[in-house]
Amino acid sequence: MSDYKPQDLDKKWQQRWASSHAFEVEADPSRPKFYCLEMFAYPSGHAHMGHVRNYSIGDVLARTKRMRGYNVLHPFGWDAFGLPAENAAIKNGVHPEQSTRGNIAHMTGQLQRLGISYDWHRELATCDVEYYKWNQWLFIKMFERGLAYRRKSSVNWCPVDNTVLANEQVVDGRCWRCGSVVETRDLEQWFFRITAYSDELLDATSELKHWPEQVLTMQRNWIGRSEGARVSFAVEGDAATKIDVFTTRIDTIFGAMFVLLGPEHPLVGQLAEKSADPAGFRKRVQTFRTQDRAARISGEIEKEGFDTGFRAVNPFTNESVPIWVANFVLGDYGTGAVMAVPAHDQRDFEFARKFNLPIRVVITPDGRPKSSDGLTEAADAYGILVESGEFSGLSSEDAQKKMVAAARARGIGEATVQYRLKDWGISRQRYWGTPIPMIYCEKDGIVPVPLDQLPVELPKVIEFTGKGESPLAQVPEFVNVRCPKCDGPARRETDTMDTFVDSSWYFYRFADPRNSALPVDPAKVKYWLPVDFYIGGVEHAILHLIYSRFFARVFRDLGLVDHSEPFTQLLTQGMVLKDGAVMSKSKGNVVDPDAMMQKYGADALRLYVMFVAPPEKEVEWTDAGLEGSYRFLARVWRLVDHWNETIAGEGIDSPDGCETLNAAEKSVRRKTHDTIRRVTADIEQRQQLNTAVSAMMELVNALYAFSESTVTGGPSRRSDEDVEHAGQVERKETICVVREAIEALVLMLAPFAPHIAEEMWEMLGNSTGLTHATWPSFNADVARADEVVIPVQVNGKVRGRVTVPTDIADDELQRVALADPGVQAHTDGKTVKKVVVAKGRLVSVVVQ
RNA sequence: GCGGAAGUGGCGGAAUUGGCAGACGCACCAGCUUGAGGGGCUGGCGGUAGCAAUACCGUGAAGGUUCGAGUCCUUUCUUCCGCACCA
Repeated sequence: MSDYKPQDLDKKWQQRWASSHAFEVEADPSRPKFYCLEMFAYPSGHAHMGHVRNYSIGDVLARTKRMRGYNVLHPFGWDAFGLPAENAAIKNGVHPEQSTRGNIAHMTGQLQRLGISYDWHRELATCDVEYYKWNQWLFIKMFERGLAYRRKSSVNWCPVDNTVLANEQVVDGRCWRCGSVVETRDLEQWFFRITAYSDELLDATSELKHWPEQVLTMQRNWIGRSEGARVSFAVEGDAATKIDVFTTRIDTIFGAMFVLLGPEHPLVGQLAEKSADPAGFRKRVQTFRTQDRAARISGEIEKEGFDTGFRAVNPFTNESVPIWVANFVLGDYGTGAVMAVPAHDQRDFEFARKFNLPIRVVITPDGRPKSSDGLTEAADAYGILVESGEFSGLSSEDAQKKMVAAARARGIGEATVQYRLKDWGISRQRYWGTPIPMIYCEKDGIVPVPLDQLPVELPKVIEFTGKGESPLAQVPEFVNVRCPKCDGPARRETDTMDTFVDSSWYFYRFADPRNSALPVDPAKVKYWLPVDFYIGGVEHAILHLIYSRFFARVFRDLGLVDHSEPFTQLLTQGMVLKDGAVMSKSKGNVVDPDAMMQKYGADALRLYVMFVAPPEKEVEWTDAGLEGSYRFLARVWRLVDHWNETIAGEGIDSPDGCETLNAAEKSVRRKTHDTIRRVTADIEQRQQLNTAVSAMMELVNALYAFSESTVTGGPSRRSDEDVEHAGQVERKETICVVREAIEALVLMLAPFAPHIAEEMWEMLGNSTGLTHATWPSFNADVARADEVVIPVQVNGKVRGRVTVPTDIADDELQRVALADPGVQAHTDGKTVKKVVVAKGRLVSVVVQ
């Protein structure tokens, strides 16, 4: 009799796995592969319960697939560049490299203590020069193909610190460090032309059969394809200047009573200069631009605007309409300008009412003109055009076609498709990222660093002030270079790349992490990729995943991979909450995984996070539930320990050979095989890991009941006397059945609670370890019950129950059901109208 | 405002295709074990009535389809999440 000491087992088996390199794999075309990937981690310092959940889910899948005979790639790495390390450096003077490496070391220890089955020899960190060198290589390849380009773009600017701020560093329009009001500033920045793939990224979403539908919806909405028309409004008194607007509702254009410019629109600056009060004009525009972007478009802040004093001409009505600047129009979305149709667009309606602008109804349901007096909201439904000149009387659909054609004929517009998706700005005025490998030469202009001169390494020595221009610009030996073309004096690009670049292709690098000639060897990628199962937080459902899908296409076009979609199946896992809020240091509600593991062991923690809810649901953390999982494991331990001597060793047949099982033994076998069926399907088909665990709990409960009733001194007895007599079994068949059940249980438990499972597996006399042991096989004949109790309904109410053989024929079942006394009592004297048999399981008797 | 998801016991959740609602676990209660405590084992645990067998009610609310609805349809309320008022 030995006690369950999880901490000892954790240590013992983690050491064995490490020393035997149990989870290291190589490509092997003779075996089916399974690439299981959890989103790599940002090394913030400490693993939290969200990590535990994410990696536990992945480990269950990886370990199960391994036992099912797959060659499983299960790697891990670190998304190591980023702002927090740099902020920490500014605050306490520790170099980002040093703090990042320290954090990685600490978190690696935590993950190893969890016993996740990673192939650690493939570990990578994006701050390794061997990794980010390939970011630079890819950047240059993209530059050569016109997929990377430079243009002006605005950033948040702190006028006191003279530095660029991330959105996160702008709080309520102010710098989070010094509190000064944030301005916008235009800088030359690098962009990736993701919009070149807009249609492809959109269309391919329908082929992602194993992605959650809501993620696909979010991706589609993010790409935001909309079909409509571009129409030009000429600025009055300046025929050369046109304001292009995009509209999906050209049928409402006779109701376009004014034009709205976004504060970022290029024309705004020109109008300001020509206006009576340029300074005042600019100031108002600036106010709009510093408003929070999300708030501007989400309606959280008041709609504001002002009349520029200039006017434009509605090209369909030839009316003169005022030009306003409005905060809810985004100058960098679409054409940056909107034709305002207050009668048929709610935002325009509210704006018109607020500023007393005219409203004209041009669409009605019945084609009868209607006054705008007394309107309380915009009517955006399709209908019949009124007061629209020659187009009056047409339906919205017909009018759109005819109006687009008319605009085209007159050269004032055309049908066009617009996307919400914008090119991806990757320049960051930061230190802790991949240097952009570009050189600016006075003579030759923009020159990429020659590929054979990569990597452009981050200089180590640097001072972190959080002020001024890009930190790299302050390192002369980095900045000042010779032009690769003319060898003349030149200047290096001092911005670094967005860290989303790093995370957009790391899953390829895992297939070939030490390649020094290419980002990856196409042959190795061909074997391992695409990722079969990708697991991560739903917060990455848009950006990370769309960037990765973009990079997959770039890799494809570079000939590195032969697929377009990098992730076959996606699971977005829910958050772990505590007291109804996301765990965070500032809220003081962090639950430390290490403390939990110290108390209950890694297995109980893993099992609990799997059991508490389905993976995609968010969960509320409770300590009590964890204790329940620990109790379950201890209960399994006692069960195995109890039976161990009786069932261990050679010479015990499979119960398949036994034809004399009694009812209790049969029932245990049935439960065993039913559990195998449920657990296998729950893991592989549904990823409903919580019900897989509860199925195993049921099996354990059944085995306890069986043990207590058949064996002298069941597993619950702890007295010395009981122990002496423990395990005395009358029947050989009992031993066969129990051995089968316990072996299956231990094998199925292994993905969830690998340490205890390994130990028990060894206790049962297996010397090879269960990492690559074979998953228990399911026997449908055994799982099927001999008899089944069927409820019999009369007019929808259960009026009796009959016990019948499972293989009973439908007509026989009907006969038995009608003969049941309970049913008889209710059908007596009435005519049976209908008897329903469904799925060989259920009968419904319908009486008149 | 738009989009998505979800409402089931005291709690987390289960119910594979429209077929016995509440599996499994937590909490709680009782019994046994123990000097006590802890631990363990067994049993109970949606509501109402009943000693009980059992009956009726019950999946946010109201309708509907069906022999039969947690599940499908319509309307509605609430909560959570995401956002991009997208012209």
